[in-house]
Amino acid sequence: MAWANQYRRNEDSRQAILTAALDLCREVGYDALRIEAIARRAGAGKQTIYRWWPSKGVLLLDALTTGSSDSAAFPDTGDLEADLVTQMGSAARNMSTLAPILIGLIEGAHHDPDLAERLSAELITPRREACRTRLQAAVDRGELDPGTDVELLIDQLYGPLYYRLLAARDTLDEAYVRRHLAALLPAGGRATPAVSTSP
Amino acid sequence: MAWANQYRRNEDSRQAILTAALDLCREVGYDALRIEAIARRAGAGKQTIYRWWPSKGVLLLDALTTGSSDSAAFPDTGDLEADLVTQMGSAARNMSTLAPILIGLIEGAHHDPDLAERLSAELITPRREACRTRLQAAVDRGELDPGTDVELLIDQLYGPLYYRLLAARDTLDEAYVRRHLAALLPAGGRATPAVSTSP
Amino acid sequence: MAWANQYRRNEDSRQAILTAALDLCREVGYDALRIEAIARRAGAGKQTIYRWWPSKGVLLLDALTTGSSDSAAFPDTGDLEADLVTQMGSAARNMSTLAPILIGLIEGAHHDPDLAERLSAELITPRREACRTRLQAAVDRGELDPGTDVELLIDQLYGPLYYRLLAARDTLDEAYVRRHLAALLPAGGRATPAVSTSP
Amino acid sequence: MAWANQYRRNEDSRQAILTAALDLCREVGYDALRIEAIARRAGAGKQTIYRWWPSKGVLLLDALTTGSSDSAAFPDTGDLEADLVTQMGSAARNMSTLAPILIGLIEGAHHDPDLAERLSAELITPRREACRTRLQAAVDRGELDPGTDVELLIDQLYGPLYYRLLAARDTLDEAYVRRHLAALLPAGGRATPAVSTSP
DNA sequence: CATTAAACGAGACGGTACGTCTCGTCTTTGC
DNA sequence: GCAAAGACGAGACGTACCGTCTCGTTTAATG
Repeated sequence: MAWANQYRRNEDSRQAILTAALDLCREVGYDALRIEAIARRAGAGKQTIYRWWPSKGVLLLDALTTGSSDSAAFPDTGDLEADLVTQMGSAARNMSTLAPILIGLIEGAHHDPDLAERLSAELITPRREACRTRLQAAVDRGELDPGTDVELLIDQLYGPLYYRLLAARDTLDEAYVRRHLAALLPAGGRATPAVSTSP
Repeated sequence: MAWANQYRRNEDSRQAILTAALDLCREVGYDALRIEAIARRAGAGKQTIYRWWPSKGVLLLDALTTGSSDSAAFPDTGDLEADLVTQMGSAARNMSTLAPILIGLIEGAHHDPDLAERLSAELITPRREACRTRLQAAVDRGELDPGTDVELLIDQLYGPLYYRLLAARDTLDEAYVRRHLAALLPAGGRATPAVSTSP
Repeated sequence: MAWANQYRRNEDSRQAILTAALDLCREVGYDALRIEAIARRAGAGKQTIYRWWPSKGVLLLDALTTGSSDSAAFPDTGDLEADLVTQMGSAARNMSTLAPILIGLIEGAHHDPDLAERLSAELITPRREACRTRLQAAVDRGELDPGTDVELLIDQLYGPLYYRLLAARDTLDEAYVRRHLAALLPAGGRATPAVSTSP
Repeated sequence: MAWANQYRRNEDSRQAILTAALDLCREVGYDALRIEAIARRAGAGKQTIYRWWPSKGVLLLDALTTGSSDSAAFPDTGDLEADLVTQMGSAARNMSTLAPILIGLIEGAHHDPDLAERLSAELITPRREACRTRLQAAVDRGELDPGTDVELLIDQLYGPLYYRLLAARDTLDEAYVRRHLAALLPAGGRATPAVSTSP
């Protein structure tokens, strides 16, 4: 890796630290996660961590984005609900695994502007952006009502997932995502409301 | 207070500690919140804190529920959307003020079963319960479709609020709540879907 | 001990720290002596050391003066040489045991004004003072020549002991002290010079 | 320098390191002297120091013997006291300048056998040897009493200088050396004892 | 009332971890 | 192939808090 050589950085060490950080955060939680413990488990010196990462939050975020296989990319098959099921189902799976890290980062961001910035730039914003693009396409081609408040809709799509996983500490699976989308969006193409008053 | 006297407990001290905990958590965040700092600011001995609260999470939760003026109580005027605006608007206001504490408690609960239990019992569950009751009443009297998945609807109602406030770190006001509800529920009584396909 | 109670200080802990400091300094030397190692061996927290002693030098000096059985007190039997043999023999014995600590303190004092001050006040000066008093008495009552430079004589009495023990790293016993005094002072009472030219 | 080339060694770097070591030791003391600081000031890599010197003590000793203009050589004009004044006055001047380094080396030698060996071989022993030779010559030609214990006399000559400079941290000048010698040796050639009893 | 038992502010204690500095080794790059 | 530069694992620095444990003092309740 040219980048590693540029900075004379040991890639093995970097990987070991990122892995140790993720594992430990899952085991003990963000609040109890200790830099010393990460160094210990990674077989690294503390200085090596402090040299390359400014805080445990940023280290964790790096670990998350480096190691994560999930992507912000949104499919566009022309079928909005199917595309949303695909993307949000995948997101739900990833989030379930990473819940302890994710909630830690969110908490950390509330009093660390640097972490807040990076969390937004590297995790939140790209996903919103991809979703916004797909939803706007749906609006443009008439899949969604022209008056749709896209930003609000994004909140309504993802909010329940975050809420259920992080606050209610409940499970998140694809079936839930399907039910959620079915209730929120018109199924099939019919103009069925998410919630309808009885006739 | 009979309860206080029973345990020979100093009420002034208790109040000072709860206040200091809330203030400090807002200032430095949950992760950096220190028992010693709380004791210092409250002019209390550390032992007094350790005597009455098992962890900083439980202390904060106590501070939150003791000091909070908001209530889980749901009005039932017969107009579901109006009632939801009333209750969720109030909730949104409270949550905005308490976001740094709330996110800390949620994070803490992810690795502290005791805190998880209490957070659920004292904060989350009562509010869900009250909401569930109101929604079920709406279903029963035909305000909502009989097939409504009430639990899912609760997630869809509150999820975006949590998501926006805690994860996206955005503002939360009554206007947002109104727009959210208008999109999610049929406005006015008409069977307008939350999201409609164009004709 | 009233003093200990006054400051709520744990006397056991204090003793364990002083002992550990002396032992470790003897084992590894002043330069390699670590506060952490002292705490470890004494079964004490580091803060307990930092709370009560400002530096490892002062800690060692405290250990030396607390634990040392030797005294600056000079006997005065009327026989100067005999009194010097008594006192300096005792001093030589003590110094032999404490050489590694003593040289460390002397080295430390060269760049730590606080330690220099205390080392002088608690170790060097009292001994010089006691010796000066005894020598002045000898001058006053005619045991020594009235023109004797007492300060210089003190240097000449103790200098070789320090030199031999610390710089030349040689042994120091009472026989050496006797030969030293015999050569420096007139033996028996005759006016034999310390070093005489041949006739 | 042939020697330098032999080992492909950079003489500039060597000089810069020795100079930096001496200066820094004078500034912060032996205990606080850091290899890293020497490298930094000398503009050298740390490895260059570790490659050529086994310890900071040996490096300092090298610096001392390389840079020092003083010599162990003893003059022999036939006048013992004059020769001693010459040599010891010079020694006193040098020692005054180098006291912080000297005391550091002596301290270091107490727990570093390698340094002890070298310090003796390169600094202490040559000077004692030269002094011994001169004193023995004085004994042989009747300048000193045949029964003189030469080794003891060396201790008595140099001991007070070390004691005064290092332990008592007092000044050392030629006047002191003269007084010291005058009291220890018979002045002029007269058999005046160093210390005499009154008649 | 005086006694007494618990809670209180204070803070020392043995510890763990902080973020920084230095150790001595190792690797990379330039001369 | 040495030298400068500097990353690395290791671990000590001096400080901040952890949660526990006395200290005396204050405060209620009981006898």
